[in-house]
Amino acid sequence: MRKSSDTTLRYLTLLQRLPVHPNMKSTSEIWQDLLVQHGDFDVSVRSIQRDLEKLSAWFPLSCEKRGRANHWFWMEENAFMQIPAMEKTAAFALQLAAEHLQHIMPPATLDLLTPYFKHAAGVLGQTNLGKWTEKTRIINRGPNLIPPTVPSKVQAVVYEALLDGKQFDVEYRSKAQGRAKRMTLNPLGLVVRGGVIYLIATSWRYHDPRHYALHRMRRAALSNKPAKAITNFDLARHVEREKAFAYPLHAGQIKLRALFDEEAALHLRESKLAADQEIVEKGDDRVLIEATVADTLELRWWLLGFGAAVEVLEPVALRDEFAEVAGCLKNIYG
Amino acid sequence: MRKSSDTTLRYLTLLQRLPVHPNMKSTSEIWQDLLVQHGDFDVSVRSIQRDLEKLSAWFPLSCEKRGRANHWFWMEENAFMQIPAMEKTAAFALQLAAEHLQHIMPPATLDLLTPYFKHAAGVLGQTNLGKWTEKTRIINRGPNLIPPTVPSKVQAVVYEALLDGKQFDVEYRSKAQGRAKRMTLNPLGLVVRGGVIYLIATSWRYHDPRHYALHRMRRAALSNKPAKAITNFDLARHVEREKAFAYPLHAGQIKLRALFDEEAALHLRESKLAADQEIVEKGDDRVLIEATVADTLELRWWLLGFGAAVEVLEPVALRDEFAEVAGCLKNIYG
DNA sequence: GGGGATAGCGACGCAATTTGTCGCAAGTCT
DNA sequence: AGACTTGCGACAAATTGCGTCGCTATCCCC
Repeated sequence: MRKSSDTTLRYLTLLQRLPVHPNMKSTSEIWQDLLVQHGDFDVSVRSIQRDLEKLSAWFPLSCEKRGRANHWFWMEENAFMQIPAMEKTAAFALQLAAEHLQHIMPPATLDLLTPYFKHAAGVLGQTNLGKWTEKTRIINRGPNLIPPTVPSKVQAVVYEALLDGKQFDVEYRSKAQGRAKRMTLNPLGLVVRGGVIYLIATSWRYHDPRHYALHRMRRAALSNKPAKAITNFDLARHVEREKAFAYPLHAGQIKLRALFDEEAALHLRESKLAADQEIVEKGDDRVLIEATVADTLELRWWLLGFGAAVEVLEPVALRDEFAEVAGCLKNIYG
Repeated sequence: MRKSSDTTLRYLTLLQRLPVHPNMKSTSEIWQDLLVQHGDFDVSVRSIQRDLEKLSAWFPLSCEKRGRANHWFWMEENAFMQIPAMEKTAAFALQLAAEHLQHIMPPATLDLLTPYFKHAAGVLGQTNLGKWTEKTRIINRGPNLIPPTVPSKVQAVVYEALLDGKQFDVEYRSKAQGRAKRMTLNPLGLVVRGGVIYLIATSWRYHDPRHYALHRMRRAALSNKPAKAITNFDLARHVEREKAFAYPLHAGQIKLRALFDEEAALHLRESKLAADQEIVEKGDDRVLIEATVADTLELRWWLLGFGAAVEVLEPVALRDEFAEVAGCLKNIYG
């Protein structure tokens, strides 16, 4: 009777395809799933029942009776196992990443990764670095802003709509008008900036893409209708035009020439501004830095952040901008 | 003969504990490993041999003959499998994280995570978002600096030394003196800033912790001696004192009061500067923002980045600093 | 309320797989 | 060269996997 020796393989795929706690699957669903998944798994339902019972002795699986039917699931929310096992170094890298992302990534999105981070913490716990937070430090640019919270339900719906190309309904309270409005959106793309997620979407049957901040959404519900696509929609181009993101100013590159205080230039010696960056000593505690960079608003933020430790020389247009800012600042504080 | 029915469990642990390509394990090593790992796995070596052969038909395992002995390993460098399977949304979050980290995290460290990112890409490939890079965009503050490359061998040694609390030997060429010098280091902690990794360590038998940039290291070799620990070493305190990181200026918190252009303050309405942040409209296109924040250099960078769109009111000391910067800037460009 | 349908589960028995043991061959180390 | 280690084919016994039945519990719809 036994067909071929892929019993073990069946166990594995079964474990993989079993949902995690809030979700569950009935035995027959699992059976059909396995049947479709891999043609050779055509065993009787009885076998699947036996499999589940057996596996639940080894793994944190559990079932719940719904009527007569058994519905199975992974008990622990953060159930996680990896083959081959997670290396210590990879675990460390994951923890570093977690720390880095803490203040850049939207919390709800970060939550999706907790199984990985938890597991990594477990792996690290068996090492000398167990109390690793005392031994590592991440230095970021800028203060740690507190990103707005996005209800995980909303996020789940938006991500799924985007991933599966579906419409969804949502209650959106726009910044301008205080009151919430129910609408149907066709997701086109996503923009993440400093912990805030914006969905680029068209509303209902309109054609112009707008952006919607996820934290202003409530009561999202996935629809089963496919999203209306816009032909030739180009996110990069859209982001450029859309003033609200104030992203690249001009698409082009500029040749930046600027004088940096030796001290300010220190870390540019380590992390280069561009591949073609050149540093010339000027003797007087200043260094000349040349590099070809994107002409963006970020560049201005970054350069301005150095305050008087940087003097922009070229391009002249940029120097003029800085001169104007200097004048305004002088007026403000002077 | 057969003791208990954990054949499948043995397969699983075997797969987990098998090393990835450059590394390998001889059959007898695997056997002993399994024996120690789980008491019930006391099968004959022959069984392990048979297991490996069988599993290699299902998974990308391979063996290499070293003399008579077979040494087994995972063939694909990015071999990765997860139980329960990676959710689509988690895969998406991973890809977002990857994108975010690209310019903040040291490349060699990021490399350790490629199996996860590759797998996530695979999962995403089966969705509507397959070509997801066209549909998402991450906006970071500041230009994308190019972090220095750290040889992965060096990184592996440093991380392992840190994780296992061991000494290691390395050739270090310090910034000051051009030529490389061989030394023995006792790792104490790690600082990551803008893609550059610094190891905090004591050299040989000295007692004062110094920092060493990983990208200035060459030819690292792990020692088997335990690292000399410093009693009462406190990384946080060390980083504060160590001027080179220019981290927090004063440990304390300050009550910041500043006028922001309405436009500049826009995203502060979404990502808060602090939990107690308050925004007061001033009518004249400006808003007053109050928040309790850490008094750090990062704060200054961040505020300066806004240029003339921000006027610091309090604390007065900070306002004075900004006034001075404004004066200097005016001199430079005026 | 009852009959049909669906699902779980214990039992049974056959067949396939697992597994220890042997023995031989092929290298390695001293 | 001889002792030792490791791999591997073969064999037989033990054990397990699996389909099949049959019984029972629950739900749904008429």
